[in-house]
Amino acid sequence: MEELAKSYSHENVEKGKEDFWEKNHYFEAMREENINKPRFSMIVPPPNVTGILHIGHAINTTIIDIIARYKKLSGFDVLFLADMDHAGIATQAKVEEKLRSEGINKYDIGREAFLKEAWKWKEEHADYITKQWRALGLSMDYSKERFTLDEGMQKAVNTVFKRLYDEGYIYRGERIINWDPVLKTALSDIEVVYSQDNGQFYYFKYWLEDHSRYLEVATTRPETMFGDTAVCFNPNDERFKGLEGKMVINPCNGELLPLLADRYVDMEFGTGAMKCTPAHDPNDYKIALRHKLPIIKIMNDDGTMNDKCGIYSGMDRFECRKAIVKKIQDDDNLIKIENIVHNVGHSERSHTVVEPMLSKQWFVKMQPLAQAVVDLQHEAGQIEFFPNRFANIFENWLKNTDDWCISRQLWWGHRIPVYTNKMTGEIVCSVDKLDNKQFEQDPDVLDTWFSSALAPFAFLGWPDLNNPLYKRFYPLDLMVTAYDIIFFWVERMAFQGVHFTNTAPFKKVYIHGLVRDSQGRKMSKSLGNGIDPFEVIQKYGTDSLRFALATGGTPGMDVNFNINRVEKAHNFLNKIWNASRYLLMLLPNDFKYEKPLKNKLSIFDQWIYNKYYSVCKSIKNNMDKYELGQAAEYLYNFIYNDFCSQYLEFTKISLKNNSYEQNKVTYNVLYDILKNLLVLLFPFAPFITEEIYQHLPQAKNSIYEETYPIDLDNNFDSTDIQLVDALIDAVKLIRNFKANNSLSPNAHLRIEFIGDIKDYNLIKDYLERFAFSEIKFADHNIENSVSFKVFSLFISSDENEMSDIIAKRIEELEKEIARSTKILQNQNFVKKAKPEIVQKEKNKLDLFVKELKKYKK
RNA sequence: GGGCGUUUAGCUCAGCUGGGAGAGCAUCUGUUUGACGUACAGAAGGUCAUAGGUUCGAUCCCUAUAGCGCCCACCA
Repeated sequence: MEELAKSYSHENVEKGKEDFWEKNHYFEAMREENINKPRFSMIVPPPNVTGILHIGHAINTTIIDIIARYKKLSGFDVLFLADMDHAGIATQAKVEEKLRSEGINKYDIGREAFLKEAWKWKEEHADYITKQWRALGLSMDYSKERFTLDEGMQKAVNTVFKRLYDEGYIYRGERIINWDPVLKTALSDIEVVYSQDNGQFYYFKYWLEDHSRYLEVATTRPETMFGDTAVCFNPNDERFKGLEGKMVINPCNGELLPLLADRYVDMEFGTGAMKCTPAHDPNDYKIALRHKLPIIKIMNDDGTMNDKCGIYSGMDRFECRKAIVKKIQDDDNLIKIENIVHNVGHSERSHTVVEPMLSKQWFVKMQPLAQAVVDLQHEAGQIEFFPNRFANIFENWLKNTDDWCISRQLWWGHRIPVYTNKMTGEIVCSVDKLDNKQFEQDPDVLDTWFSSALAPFAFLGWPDLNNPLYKRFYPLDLMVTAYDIIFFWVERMAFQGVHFTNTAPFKKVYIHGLVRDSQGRKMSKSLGNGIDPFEVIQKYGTDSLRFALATGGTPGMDVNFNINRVEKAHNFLNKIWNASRYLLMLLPNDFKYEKPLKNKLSIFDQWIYNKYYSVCKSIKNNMDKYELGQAAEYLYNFIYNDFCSQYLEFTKISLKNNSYEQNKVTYNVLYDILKNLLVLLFPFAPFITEEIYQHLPQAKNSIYEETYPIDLDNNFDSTDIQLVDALIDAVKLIRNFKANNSLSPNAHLRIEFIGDIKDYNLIKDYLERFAFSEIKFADHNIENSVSFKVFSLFISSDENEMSDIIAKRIEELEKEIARSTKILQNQNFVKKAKPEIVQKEKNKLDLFVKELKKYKK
C-alpha cells in the first residue's frame, strides 16, 4: 500500500478526483443499482451563462453538494441536476458589448446572425462554468444537464404559455411598465431596484388662464411636462376651492391644462397641487382613466424626447430636464428649487434610471395563480421553509403581487409563441412553430424567469408525464437558494408548479444568506472587496473553502467571509491528514478489520466509542435538519479533541505496553472510528477524505461506496466512561497547577488519587505519561464509587507549597458548597425544578463535601 | 408607512426543548511528549445592547427602548 505523503497538499489531493468520481458514475441518478433506493432530488439554481461564478454561487452549491453527498452515503438515489440559465437581458447585453467592441451593430447583422453569436457565447461560457463547478467539487449529475433555452425547454415554455393564454391568465395589454432606456426593454416590477438618490424638487408657477393668479406645482421630473394633461388637487383641499374645471397654463409649452380634483392627491405633500402625466406615471395613469384625460407619451425607447416635445425632441431626458427648467426660469415661472433625497428606481441590469412608460406588453394575471399557492400552503402546508420566517415573506408576496410583465424587447430568449395571420390578421398562440410565410411571430421574447420558473418539472422532462426522471424525482425534495431570489424564482416556480402539476414543485426550501466581506459590507467592484472563490481554492483548496463556507454562519443569515476561517479549516484538514498517517503507520501490513468484541474493550476504547456514538447521533440529527454548520462543529470538536488529543494519546500507552493480541483491539477501534470519521467528513471535504480513504486497508473502490454510520449501539458502562472523563480532568488540573505555580510541565509530582480503581496500571501509566507524575492510589475502594469527578490531592515534596495548594482548593470547595447549598435550600427549587436537575445538584454537593472532608481530616 | 432580522470575548461567529457562557483568530506564557510547529500544553479576556416583566431559576420566553442591517410599499 502506498503511504500517505508526509504533509497535506491540497493540490495533489484534489487533482483528478472529480474525473474519477464521474467516470465511476457516482454523480449519476437513477443508475440501475440504485433504483430500489429511496430518492432524493435537487437542482442547482441555474447560473447565468454570462460567465463567472462568484462566492455567492460557491456557498449555494457547497450547501447543496454537502447535502447531496450526505444523502448519497445515507442510501438515497440522489439527483443533483446540473443546469444553466440563458439569462436573457444579461447575456444579450454581454454579447452586444462584445459585438460592439468588434465594431458590429446588432441591427446591421440582424436577429438570426445575432442569435448565432449568442449561442456561440453560450457554448464558450457554459464550458467555463462547468470547469468552475468542478473546481468547487460539485457532485452534480452532468449527464442530465439542462439549459433554460434547450429544445425541451422550448416545448415546455410554449406549452405553459399556450395553456395560460387559453385559460386567460396571459394577456396582452397597454399599461404603465418599467422601461429600461439603455437596454431598451420592458422590465418587471421586481427588476427595478430603488435607491435613495439626491434630487431636486422644482416649484413652478402654473398661471390660471386669465392670469389672475398662479398655483404652485412641484415636480422632480420637469422633462415629463410635455406629457401633462391636467393639474390635480385633493377635493377636500380648501386652498383650491372653486378652481375645479378651470384651466392653468403649462409653463413649459404654454398649453392649457384642466384643474381637477382627485382623492389620490395628498394634501400634506408638496404644494397640494400635482401635475398629472398619465403616460409616464402609474398613479397618474389611473387618474387619467378616472377622468378620461388624454394620454401623451413623450419619450422614445432610448430615453430621448420624442416629437411631442417641440424643440426638445431628440434631446436626452436629463438634458431636457435642465433645458426646461432653464426655460421656465427665464420666463420667471420658477419659484424655487429644493434639494431632496428621494427614492429612484434603477434597472437591476443596466442601473440606469427606469422610465415608467405606457407600453403594450404581455402580462401574467397573477392573483388567481398566486392564490392557489397560498391556498395549498394553508390546506396542506406543502412547502416547508427553513428558516421558517421566510414562509411569511413568501406568502405575503403572493398575496400582494401585481400582474407580471413577461415580454422583453430582446432577441435572446424564448420567443413569444403568438402569431398573426398575415392574411386575416387573426392572432394564434401555438406550441409548434408556425410557417412564417403565412404567420408573423411576435418579435418579443419572454422574461428569463418565465422559463426558469419551470425548471423543477421541465428539467425533469415535463410536459412528458411519462419521463422516468419526472416520475421518479418530481417534486423536488429540496430547493437551496439565497433569499435575494425568493421573489424572482421561488415564488414563480411555486405558482407554475402548482398550476401545471397540482403540487408544489419542491417540498422544502432552504434559504441561505449572502456572502459579505469580513466587515459585513456587500462585495462590490468599486470597493474592491470581492472574494474570488477560485483564488481561495488555489491557495487553500476546495475542501477548506467548502468547510469554511459550511461553518461560517447559520441558515438564513448573511455570512461575513473571513479568510481566517478557511485557514482554520485547512489546519483542521491537516490535522486529520496527520492523524490518518499516524494510524496507517501503526497498522500491521496484513491488517484485516474485525469488529472488536465488547468485553475486550479497554476503558479508553469504551470512552471513545461512547463519545463517537453520541457525536454521530448529533451530527446526523443536524444533517437531517440541514444545520450543516452545527453538524460540522460537532465533527470538528470530536476529531480535534476526543479523537486526536485524547484517544490517539491513550492508545500510545496501550500500544507500547500490551501484547499483540490486545493491540489488535486497539487497531480495530482506531481503524473503525477513523474510517467512519472520513465518511462523516466526506460531504464537507470530499477530496481529502477520498484520498485518505483509498489508503486505508480494505478500502473499497471509493469512499462513495461506504455508508453513513447509523443505528449505533451505545450501551457502555457509564462508570468506566466517567472514570476516563475524570482522568482527563485530573491531567488538566495537574497541568494547570504546574503552570500556575511556575513548575515545569514535566516536573514530577506525587499525586494521591481518590476513587474506585479498575484498570490500575493503565491509569497509572496514563497519569504518569500525561501529567508527568507519580501516582499513589489512596483509599482504594472507598465508600463511594462514583466520585471520579473530584479526587485531586496534590502532594509535592515541599510541605509549605502543598498547604498553599490545599488552602486554595478548600477555598474553592467552600464557595461551591455555599452555592449548592443555597440553591438546594430554596424550597421552590426543590419542589418545582425537574427532579434530575435537583439530583444533579445534590450529587455535586455531596462530592464537594466529601472532598472537603478529606482535606480537613 | 408596513414587515423582518440582528446586538454574546479585541475580531469573525456558534450556543439546538430555560438549569453554572463556547470555538477559531489575535494576545500572553510554556513545550524537540512516539502523526501533526499547519502542532502541543496552559493563561487572560464577557453586566450575553438597555429597562421592565414571567419563572424557584432568563443569553434563551414576553413587553418596551436604542443601535446596526435587510425586505416590501411609495408622494408628485
